[in-house]
Amino acid sequence: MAVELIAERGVRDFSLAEASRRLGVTVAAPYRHFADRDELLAAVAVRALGTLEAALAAEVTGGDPPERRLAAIAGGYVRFATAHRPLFETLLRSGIDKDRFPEVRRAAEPMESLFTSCVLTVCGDDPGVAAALAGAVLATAHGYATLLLDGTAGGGVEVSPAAAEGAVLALVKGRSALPE
Amino acid sequence: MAVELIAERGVRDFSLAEASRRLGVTVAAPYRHFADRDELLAAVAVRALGTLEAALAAEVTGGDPPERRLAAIAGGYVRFATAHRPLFETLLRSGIDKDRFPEVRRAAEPMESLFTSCVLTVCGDDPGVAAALAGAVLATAHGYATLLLDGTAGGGVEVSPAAAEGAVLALVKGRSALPE
DNA sequence: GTCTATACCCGGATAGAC
DNA sequence: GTCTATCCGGGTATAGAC
Repeated sequence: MAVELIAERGVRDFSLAEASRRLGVTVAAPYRHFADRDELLAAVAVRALGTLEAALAAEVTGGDPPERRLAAIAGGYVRFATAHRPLFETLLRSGIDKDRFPEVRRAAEPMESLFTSCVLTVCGDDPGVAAALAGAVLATAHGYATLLLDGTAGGGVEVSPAAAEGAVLALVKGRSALPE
Repeated sequence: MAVELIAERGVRDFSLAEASRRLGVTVAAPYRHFADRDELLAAVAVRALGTLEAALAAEVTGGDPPERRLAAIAGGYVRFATAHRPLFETLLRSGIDKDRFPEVRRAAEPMESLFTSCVLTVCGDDPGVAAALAGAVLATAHGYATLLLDGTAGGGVEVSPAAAEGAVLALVKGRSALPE
């Protein structure tokens, strides 16, 4: 399928034309499978979300304490960004219209509920803290992942799944400082 | 100058042609001022870094305690991303070759030293913790900023400068959990 | 410094044959 | 399902006149 081949290239300047060339077919061929470029990209995004959710779910199977599981999710998020960079890029930068392709939004739901349930397990007693912590963890994991992707990080900074996990543990530990 | 006009549009699909049109000149005009498209983008990036550095420096003028100043930097970073979205986008997504335009790298240095000195003030006693904290704060601020930019954040999550500041305070407070 | 004109390249998309 | 052929639009960049 054409879908896999996109992974060879980033989405930044992904084009059906180039993908077709790499596949050894002409530019007209993809239109037998997808209405247009965006529809193909949406299909890739759905696949990416499935893979990501599976990866995150696999991270939390152990009998670890709640904060470790939350950290594992963040680590898994960053790990996914490096291991499946093109898929992750598709999720972030494809510019898919989620109103036109609601299946993309739907594909993200299992992952989101996994995440929020994990946050609630850490601090289910206080919904206010839970919301703030959820945002902080999301931002941190997302931040590490994008730093990895863009290579934006300056010299001495370590950017890795392990670093993301540590940061989440620190957030949990110091969560009383979060605003509500 | 043409430089300002880029701010009207994102960098995602920024083109000299469209910018020229908006300026009311022809597409040939910019080439009197810049060798090519990338050179213009690099000039914008340098300007953006200057503005960002000034904004962050203004955040830390007060006599606040160290961790508050670090939080203020993160908050300022996110604030900048919203207030000067096109400039921030240029920094992240212009795809500038920093080897070709070393002035871009140089323009980032003042900001970086401001940041690292601020981190060291918070925990100068331990270089290992300082490095880990620097990474975590950077990732968190960057994460909030990019979440804002992309609108990636799901429904209930609050993404704001204040949230970023709170997260940094939490990181500082729980920094003993960071890996070294 | 800006214009006109032009050349070139590339991507998206469709029609119709096989 | 894929091909050939084709159209359209848009962007980059240059040459030469004003």
